[in-house]
Parts: sequence; structure tokens; C-alpha cells
Amino acid sequence: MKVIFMGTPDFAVPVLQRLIKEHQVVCVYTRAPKEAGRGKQVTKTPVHLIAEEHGIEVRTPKTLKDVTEQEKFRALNADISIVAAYGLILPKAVIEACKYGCLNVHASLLPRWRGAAPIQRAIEAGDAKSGVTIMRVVEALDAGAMYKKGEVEINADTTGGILHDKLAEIGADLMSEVLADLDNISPQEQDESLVTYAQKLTKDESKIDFSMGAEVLERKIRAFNPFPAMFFEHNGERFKVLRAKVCDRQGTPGAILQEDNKLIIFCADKALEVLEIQRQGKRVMPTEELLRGFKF
RNA sequence: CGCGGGGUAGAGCAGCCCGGUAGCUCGUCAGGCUCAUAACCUGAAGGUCGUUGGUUCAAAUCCUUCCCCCGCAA
Repeated sequence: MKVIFMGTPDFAVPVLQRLIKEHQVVCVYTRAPKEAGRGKQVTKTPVHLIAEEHGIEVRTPKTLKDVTEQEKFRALNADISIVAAYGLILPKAVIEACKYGCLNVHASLLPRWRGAAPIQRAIEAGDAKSGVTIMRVVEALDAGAMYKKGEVEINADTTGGILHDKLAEIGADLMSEVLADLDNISPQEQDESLVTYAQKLTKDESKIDFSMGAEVLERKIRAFNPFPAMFFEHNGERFKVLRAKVCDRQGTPGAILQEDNKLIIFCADKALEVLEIQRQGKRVMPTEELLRGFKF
């Protein structure tokens, strides 16, 4: 099929690569390159780079509300458009431009976790499983009828990064399957009574609030690994906590205890033993290693 | 040129501001102690102090070139 792909971050890359392999990707839409990283270098999006690598036309409009832009979209004369974490609102004119409409890969088991940060929110909430849903794009956010889902178990070692990568791969598989069998799958409407929303991640929630419960914090630490990473401050220095485990001890919330090469910080109820830590300016390392030379 | 921290023994850190032949914790090896041990004691090995050039009687330490890593911010 002639496909238009719309996506931006790493999550969208496996899907795009699969489409390139199996279909004719006529054009890729992604967010415009912007200043990012140290030195504020202008950086192209991951999707942008992959598209260029394959010599596919890349478009980076600021918005698609523009009628001229919509004309250009329609002029591609594609059979279907595929969206994966694009980051722009799609107007009706774009959604309905192609013969087979517009499909989306979403990193959750819809209708649970519609919205911006479904991967992290699922872990944070303590869900036993997460997954990917392929659904039809409609004007309302992540509300379209569903074609296919794939599930992944969330266990005690599942970090946001690990889950992200798994879901991206599964998303590519599922999209491939759905496209191969599009005429025979009838999409199923979402049950609105089960909808939850995944708020996007903000900077200030990545600061560890030790007046919260240890279990919640542990999940949050896992969900936010490797990005944006939960942190605490000590003597004006920032320490990212990449991994921790709950331990059954009590003390003043926020108090730090160093004993036997272990770093324990008390929370509201129990305490957290920090297992993997990153001092600012240093790499991530097992807490034990940092404690060989650094004293809190 | 967005702001900033760092690269010192296998690992993690101190020393740098106020130049003077490199130190701590752990690990490794040897010996000792012990019923025994990942414990304890003694000793040893192991470092071009990221790289280039400079200042100096003398540079890990001051200035400079480049490389690499990272925090913030985006």
C-alpha cells in the first residue's frame, strides 16, 4: 500500500522501519528539527533521520490546520496514513484524506491510559500489564475504534525504558499484521466507562517527595527510568535514583542513612534502599560503587 | 557560541583555590590470626594524574589545544 507515516520520537522508529520494509512509504511527517541537547544544537527527530536514510520525502509543518498543508497531504494520494507519537493534532480533513483513513499505534491497552505518557503511568500505577493498541484515529484524543492489541507483563524489574522498547517493537508487529489483514478485521469501539488518562510527565514530579509512600516512590522511580529520572538533593548536589527497593524500616521521611555499603532513605511509611544512583556529572552506577568513595 | 560539573591504581572517590617527587575506601596477591569466615591484623603489587603545547628550578595542581563522559535547560 501507499502509506504516509507521521511520527516523531524513538518509539515511532520501529513502526516506520517495518512500514518501509513492507509497504511503499510515500512521505514522512515529523516535528521540525529544533534546538536540543548540550550546546543547543539543532537536531532532527529520530523519525526524520530514518526517513532521510531511506530517501523518503520528509515534511515538517508546524501545523496541519492550514488548508494549503492539507491539500498537499491529499495530493500524495496515499491509501492510508499511519500515526505513531507524532505530537500534532490531526484535523478531520487529514484524518479522512486517505481511502483507508488513518491508524494509530498507542502504547497502552486502551481505553486505559489515553494521552501523552501511557508507558510511565502504567508502571507508576502498579498495573500488572501494559501493551499496545492499534486503533483508528478520530478527532477525540486516542478514542478511536480498536483493531488489535498486544499485551506485555509488567514485573518488578520493568522500567519505563524497557517497556518503551518492548512496546515499540510490538507496535511494529501489530501494525504490520493489521495492515496485512485490514479488510477482515472489524474494529471494536472503546468502552468509555473504562477510560483513564495518562498525564504527561512534568519536571517537578521527578523530584522525590519522601513524604510519599515507599511503594509508590519505587514504582515512580522505575517508571521514570531512564527518563526523566527521579532525583533528590543532598548538600546542593543532585542525585538521580534509577533503581531502588522498598525495605521495611522506619525513620524521619527524607533522612538518609548509610550503612554496610547501602544507602537507605526513609519515606512516609517504610524506606527505600537505593540500588542504582547517578551523581551529577557522573555516570549511573550501583550505589555500592559510589559509596566506596563518596560519603553522604 | 544557552548554563555548569567531571576525566587521578581494577572500582569509587580525595588532593587542585594557597605549585614541591600521589592519598583514602574497596578489590587483587602474599603472610598472620582464627574451629571457621565475605571478619580481623601485617605487608606487597598496581597510576603516562584524558590529550597537546606553554609558564616555572619544580605542574595532578596555573594558562592553552583537542578528545571523551555527565548535570541543568530545551
